[in-house]
Amino acid sequence: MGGSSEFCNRLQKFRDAAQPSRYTPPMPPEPPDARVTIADVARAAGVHASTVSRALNPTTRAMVRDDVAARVEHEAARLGWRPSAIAAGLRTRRSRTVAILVPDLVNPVFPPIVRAAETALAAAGYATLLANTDNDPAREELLVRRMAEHLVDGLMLASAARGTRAVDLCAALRIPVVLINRRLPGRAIPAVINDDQAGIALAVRHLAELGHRRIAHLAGPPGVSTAADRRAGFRTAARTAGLEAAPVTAAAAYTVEAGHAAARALLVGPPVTAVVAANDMLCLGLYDALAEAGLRPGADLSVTGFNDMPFVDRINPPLTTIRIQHDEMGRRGAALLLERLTSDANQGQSVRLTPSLVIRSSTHRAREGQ
Amino acid sequence: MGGSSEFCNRLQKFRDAAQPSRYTPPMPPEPPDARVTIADVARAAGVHASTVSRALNPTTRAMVRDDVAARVEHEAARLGWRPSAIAAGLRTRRSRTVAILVPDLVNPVFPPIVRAAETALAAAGYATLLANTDNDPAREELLVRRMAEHLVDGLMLASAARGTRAVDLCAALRIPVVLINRRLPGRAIPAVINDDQAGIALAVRHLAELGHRRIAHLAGPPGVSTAADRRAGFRTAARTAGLEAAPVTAAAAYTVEAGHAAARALLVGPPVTAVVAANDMLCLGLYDALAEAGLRPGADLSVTGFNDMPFVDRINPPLTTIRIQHDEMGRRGAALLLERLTSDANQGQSVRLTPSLVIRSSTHRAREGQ
DNA sequence: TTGTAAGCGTTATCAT
DNA sequence: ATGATAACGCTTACAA
Repeated sequence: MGGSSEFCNRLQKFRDAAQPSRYTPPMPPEPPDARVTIADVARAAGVHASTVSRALNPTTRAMVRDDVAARVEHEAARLGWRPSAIAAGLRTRRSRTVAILVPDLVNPVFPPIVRAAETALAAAGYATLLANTDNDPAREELLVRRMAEHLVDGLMLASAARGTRAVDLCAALRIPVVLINRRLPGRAIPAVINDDQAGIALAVRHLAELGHRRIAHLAGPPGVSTAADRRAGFRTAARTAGLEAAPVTAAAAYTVEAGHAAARALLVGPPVTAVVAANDMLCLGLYDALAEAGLRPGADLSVTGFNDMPFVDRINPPLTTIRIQHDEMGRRGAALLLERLTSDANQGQSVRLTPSLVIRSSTHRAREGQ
Repeated sequence: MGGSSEFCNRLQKFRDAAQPSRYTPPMPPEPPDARVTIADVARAAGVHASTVSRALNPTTRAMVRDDVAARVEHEAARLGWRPSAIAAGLRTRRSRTVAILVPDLVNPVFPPIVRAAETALAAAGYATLLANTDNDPAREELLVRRMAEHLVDGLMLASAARGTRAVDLCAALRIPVVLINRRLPGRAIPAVINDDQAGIALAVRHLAELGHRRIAHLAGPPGVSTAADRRAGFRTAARTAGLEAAPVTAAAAYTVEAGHAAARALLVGPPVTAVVAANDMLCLGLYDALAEAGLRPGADLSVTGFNDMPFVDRINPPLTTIRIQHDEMGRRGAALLLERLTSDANQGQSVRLTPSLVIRSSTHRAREGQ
């Protein structure tokens, strides 16, 4: 891919080959055939390929003389050379790629987390592979294997649930893992989670201050750490607040439908004046169940959510909920993983993020005699 | 789980090796060092590596005798061999990886699309790289380059806007592209889009049937095809319906804030009884502007959205909107791309999906004298 | 400081 | 039908 005149020549041919009638916006001076390799750069710069590699690699850059490096850099830019991550990966056994596994991207909790993580990873030069596990352990396992085939340098797992084999698989495959949003109780896997106990306590205290004495908990599905932690948090907070009644009903999943079903069961149980839900999604189901029963959320029954997922400030009535730091969770998760990848201290510290209470209109003062 | 005594034995040993106090869930019989290569399988099966490759590769499977293939398969499974996508990619120049570029994953339109696409791609054996462009052309270009370094087999571009260099870059880099949700007018790039004109016509007709004669359009940002198409659709539909007035105000972006700002401008313009917005997100901004003006959406001003993004059925009032086929869009986008990757007919047909009208409570009959 | 050469794990092209 | 061999594009000992 030699001199400039030859390049113009090729470009000309390329243009001639194009449809004459089609408008072509200004194009970067990209060679028509992008198959430029390190050898081409080396030839152009009059050095050996290894020198090119050293010159363009930040860690080895110091090994090569400045003027040579400059020449190499110049030729590389001129030829538009981009190192093949595949070839480099084969050699170095690292792909500069990280995988994120979420249960379901459509669950609004995840997009902000994934987005923040992707941004942080991209800034560090990593590409992000994304996959949905559908809360299916078999699929999760399959995806981990597939990611391993792609030689991912690390894995962010937002789908960890009790009994998952994914983390053991990663250990066997030597893939560093970081858990996000969930943890695996009893296992020392670095994780970025929320302080669920504190979050639930915020909700219970808020309701207690509004005069509620009989508060139920609409709990999350079994096997998911957030559900267990929030349920435990509820028990503790209920005791601390000296509530008269604190019944618990669990939903089968963090979905509107499961929340709906569980809420129906809850409403025929011991009478309460407020419900602390483990999750915003469950609140939507609870809203539905209340509507069916001719009850108004907020007015007839106070309800609190968890996550402050997008747009719950716009539902009717706007949801009082526990806000988690979505973005920070993605960022810190990425940072934690990158730390494990670069440093040898492969026991990164777990992070527990502090949530806050957002008061809207789904919680009201308990009425007299309620 | 396991049941067999040998399994229990292995588990026991594993437990002994682990920290005594830490509970360890059952692990699949994964070899501790997963660095199994094709050569190991070949040795175990008593054949050459190339035979292993042929036996396990669907396309070349027919070349090898059944009994040999069976032996190879068995040994591969026993050793837990997984082919290195990196090594294979270096040789074949294809990574079995597809990239999806979205403007912003947090925009609720995209998660369903991305999810459906990822599922379809995974089913076809492709891994999905995801990245956010932030609507920044420079970043988009950078990401395309980075994806090229990773040798992606194809690219799904949901962020295409007028003047983007991404598609030319892809052409130069020989990366098949499919546009989703947006198109590039005047350029023959395969795309999966909505029939925006038909969608807007649905909204206008609905309002006209409710007796509205003065309808405004809250348009999308310049340079984005959906904005242009919906705006054009509005003009046509307005003419067809013989509206008295059909003013248009454009938002600077598909965001709540931009919608808010544009809506304020719209409200001080010529008086209307209904607004057809280019997008649900803009409606949220419009709701805010109405609230500021002491007006109630639905009651005082009818409004329609576009996309039927998650949870707009739960905002107050529930939004009448044009439902697009999110999932189908992701699926078809993936299918279109895969088609281009496998067949040589690299001019896949574009797809135009038909939207439908979902009537909720943000549209009311025009009041007398309004 | 730079060049040489080996090798990462596959697959494709030859032979046989 | 299978084996030998080279090649994909890069990095990294090692040699100079």
